[in-house]
Amino acid sequence: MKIEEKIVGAVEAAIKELYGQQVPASMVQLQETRAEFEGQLTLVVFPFLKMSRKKPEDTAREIGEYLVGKVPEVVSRFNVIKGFLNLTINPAQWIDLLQEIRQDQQFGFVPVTEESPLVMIEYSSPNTNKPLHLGHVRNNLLGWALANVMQANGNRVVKTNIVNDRGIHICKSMLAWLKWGNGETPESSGKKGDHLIGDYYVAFDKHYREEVARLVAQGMDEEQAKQEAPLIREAHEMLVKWEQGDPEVRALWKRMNEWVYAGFDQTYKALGVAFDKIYYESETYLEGKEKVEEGLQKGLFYRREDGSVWADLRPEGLDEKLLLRSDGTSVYMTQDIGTAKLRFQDYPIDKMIYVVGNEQNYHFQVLSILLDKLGFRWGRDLVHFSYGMVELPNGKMKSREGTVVDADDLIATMISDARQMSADKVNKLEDITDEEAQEIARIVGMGALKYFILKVDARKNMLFNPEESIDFNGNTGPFIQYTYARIRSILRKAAEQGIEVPDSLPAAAEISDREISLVQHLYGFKAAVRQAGQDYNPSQIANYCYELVKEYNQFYHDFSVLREEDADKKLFRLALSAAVSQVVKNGMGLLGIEVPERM
RNA sequence: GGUUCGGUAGCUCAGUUGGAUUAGAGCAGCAGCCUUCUAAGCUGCGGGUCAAGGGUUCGAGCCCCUUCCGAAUCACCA
Repeated sequence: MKIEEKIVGAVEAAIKELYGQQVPASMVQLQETRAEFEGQLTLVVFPFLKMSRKKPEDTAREIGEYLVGKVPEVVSRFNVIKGFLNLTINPAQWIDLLQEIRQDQQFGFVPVTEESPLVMIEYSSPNTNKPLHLGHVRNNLLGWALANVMQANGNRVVKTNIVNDRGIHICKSMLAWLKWGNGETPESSGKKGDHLIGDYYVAFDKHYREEVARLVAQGMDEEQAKQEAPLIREAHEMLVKWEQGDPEVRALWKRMNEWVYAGFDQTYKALGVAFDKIYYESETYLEGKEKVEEGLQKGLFYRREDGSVWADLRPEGLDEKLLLRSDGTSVYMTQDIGTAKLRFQDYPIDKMIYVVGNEQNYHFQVLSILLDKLGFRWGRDLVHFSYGMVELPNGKMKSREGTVVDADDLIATMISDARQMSADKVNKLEDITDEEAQEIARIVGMGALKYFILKVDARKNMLFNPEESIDFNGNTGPFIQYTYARIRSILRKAAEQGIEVPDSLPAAAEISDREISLVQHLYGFKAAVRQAGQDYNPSQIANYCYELVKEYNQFYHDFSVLREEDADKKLFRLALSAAVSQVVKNGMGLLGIEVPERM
């Protein structure tokens, strides 16, 4: 049993015996004792004053005496400061706790079984007309991390992606490619497929704007010009042909999408994310129409005179929402309904989480209500994991204005910076091959990028300054990775010296406060994982890892491990170090960040 | 205007169900520490009216109300 649980139980008994009252466990507040006082755990006695009808100090002393009297094997001493009862815990308890953590490779994780709830997480969800940028990177990293966190909390997780592969934006790229592409392919130009398509999307926009400007100069109203520019009309014609299944258009569409997917796969692989099931909007949008028709027949929705279909959400405090256009084509919402239908056919989903930017908060509020009305049992409680935008120093990223941070560029830069960084190091590693150095640079560069994004509270907007780029010092991924590598180095050396840490540690006579504090921190991993799962917030894991490692670093500089004379202490510190590295590895693993054995 | 979300050091961000005279990191600035388990590190200094005001209570950065500032959204776009 954990130390905290033992004490909570004893305190409950104390209150019962001393004051004759039954208190709920939640009233027993235990926290770490502040460094300036003696003790490791502190009980806050204020909540019990109403029962004891005594001063805080007296109440604390009574409870303290009771604990030392009844559970001396746990609480060896106590002191009272104001309403705070500081408890000194028997060292053997801390050793037990460390053992428990060390012997459970999956410490902090709830096992997943066949009966565990099935959670589906949708993330990434790219458009196929342009390459991924920093905003997508945030989405992908958050989605992946959240999936890991949900799984660590005992859920069966299905990671899914809905690819937005149809619509006017694709037609724009296709049209531009037909007009100005001269048959360019990824092979002929050496460009990554998604970038190639993105370039034509930009080209379309450029020519289109020129056309609009020309029409306006000729005296046309701007709104009208935007609708009547020949290019946009052509794109619309192409979209109609696509919907009609025109073989030529479909063939081109298919071919260009393949290029894009090949490009995306490369980026996903570099980011270390993957999916269990991918849906394509071209396959789901018709399902949505069907579902809307069904709702129409059930009287959930209504049709206007022009033929458009609407849902009236005013009773829910929202507005009316369009579900089908007057020409019968579907809108975004329709597609999401269709996708939901297919997903539910494929998996018995208990909970659905959508990782989508906060600009779509309203959309998901509406979607939740609509899915609920349509009878999806997880509709009402669907989670929109809403994250903030990535901002640049001079405002937001706008692909049309070219103020984007391209994902592939960023990844490449991070890795080469990491490579440079290790080359500049004074004590660089000897005897490693070029491949190993490159692999370390990849792990460290990606770790820097991932940690930089994941340490920030997901729902907040975050700022990325490309000029300053991403740091490798301080509160960063590489700092954590570095500490891990150092611990692994110590463990390797210990093994070389033939030192093995036994399953049962000798009871060291004396454990320093810093060591106890580390054990407590390690145990806190469990709470951090649970909290992150409840709040859908991977950033808590990131910050947990940083604080643990920060503390270990201070420990590292004040204490020696291998050079410790006392054999028992040495073993204890080795075990402690090993446990830190294990928890760090697991924590970073949840974030999708690898840790290197050397760096 | 309605709705939702934010506001903590010069900058980027933490702050776990409300807890202890002194609200924490990192970056940037200054000063120290590598014949010692990896210096991508450690130590010290300076830097704050936690947007403002009120309330709840033993106790508020955190909970409630009002105001100010910022963002997103409110399309037959996705």
